[in-house]
Amino acid sequence: MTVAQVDQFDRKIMALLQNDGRLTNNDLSDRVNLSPSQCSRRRQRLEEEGFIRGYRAVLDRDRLGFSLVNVISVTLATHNRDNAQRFADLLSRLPEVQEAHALTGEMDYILKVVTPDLKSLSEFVNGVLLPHESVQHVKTAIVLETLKETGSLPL
Amino acid sequence: MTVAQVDQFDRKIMALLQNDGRLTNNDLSDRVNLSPSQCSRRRQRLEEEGFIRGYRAVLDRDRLGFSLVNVISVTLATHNRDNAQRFADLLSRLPEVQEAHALTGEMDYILKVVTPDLKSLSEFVNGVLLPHESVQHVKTAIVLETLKETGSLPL
DNA sequence: ACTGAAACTTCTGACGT
DNA sequence: ACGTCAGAAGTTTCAGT
Repeated sequence: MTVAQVDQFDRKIMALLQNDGRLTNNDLSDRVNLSPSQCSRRRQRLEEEGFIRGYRAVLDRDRLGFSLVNVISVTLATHNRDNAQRFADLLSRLPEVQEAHALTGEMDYILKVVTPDLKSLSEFVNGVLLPHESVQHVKTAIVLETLKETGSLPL
Repeated sequence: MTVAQVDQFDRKIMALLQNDGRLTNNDLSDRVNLSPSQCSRRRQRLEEEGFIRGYRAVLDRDRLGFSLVNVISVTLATHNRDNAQRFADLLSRLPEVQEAHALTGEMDYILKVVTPDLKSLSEFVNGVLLPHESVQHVKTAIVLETLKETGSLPL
C-alpha cells in the first residue's frame, strides 16, 4: 500500500526531481530511458498520489537577510492535549519557525528558527515564545555553522 | 551588496516560488502585476545572482518508507580543526543525514536523520556514527510528531 | 505499457514605448 | 525598465503498436 506502487523508473524520476525540480520531461527522458510522454504521465501520477508533495524554490538565507539560525528547545507548561494544541496554533502563526518537532526525552519540542539578527531573535524568544501561556521554559542555541541542509531522501 | 538589489517585485516572485517552484511566468505575471517576459527576466537574474539557489521536489517521507525522523546531538572527541574536518567529511558521505548544524552551548552538533525503522537507526548510530574516530558521544531523540517543516523564509 | 506525432501552453529574445 | 509579439521549446493527449 505504500512503497510497492512505485517502481525503479518512478524512484529515478523522484530522485532527479529532488535535485532539480525544474527538470523538463525531455531532460528526464534522457536520463531515465523513457519517452518524454511517459515521464510526464508518471510525474502526474506521482503528484496526484501524493508521493511528490510539491515543488519549492530554495532561496539564499544569508543574501536575503536571515543570517541567524537558531535551535530552540521548548518545555510546555502542562502536558495535556489542550495545551499542546495551543502551542501548535502558536507555531503555525510564526513564520520564522521553519521546523517544529515533538521529541522523546527531556525536551518536549525542538524548533528551528531563522531571524535577521540577535535583536529579532531576542524579540522572538522573550517577546513571543516565553510569554505564551502554553510555554514553561525555552533553551536557545545559536547555529555557528550549517554543514549540511538538504530535504533529499536517500532513495 | 545584499538586500538592496532586490525590489518588491523580486521579493514577491521569490515568495511565490517558495510555495510553488513550478509556477510559470504566466502564473507569476498574473499575481505580481508584471508581464510574463519581465517575470522571466527577473527570475533569471535572481537565479544567476544566487538569490534563488535551485528548485526541489518535496517528497512524502512516510509513503517512501522513511517513517523515522531523529534528532541526534553529537559531542566530538577533541575540539581541534582536524577532527572537525573529519566529522564534516563523514557527514557528507551519509545520505540519511538531512541537516547538520554546529551549535553554541553544551552540544557540539545537532543532526536531523531519517531512517526507515528503528533497526536502521540503531545501525546508523551504533554502527556508523559512534565508532567514528571523531565522535565521543551521541544522544538520540526520536521525533514523535512534526508540527511544521518548511524551508520557506518569512519574506 | 510504451512510443511518436500533433495540439496546446509556456518561454524568451527582438523590438517599440 | 517595461510590454508586445512571434519563433522556439516544452508539455500533454491520443492513436498505434
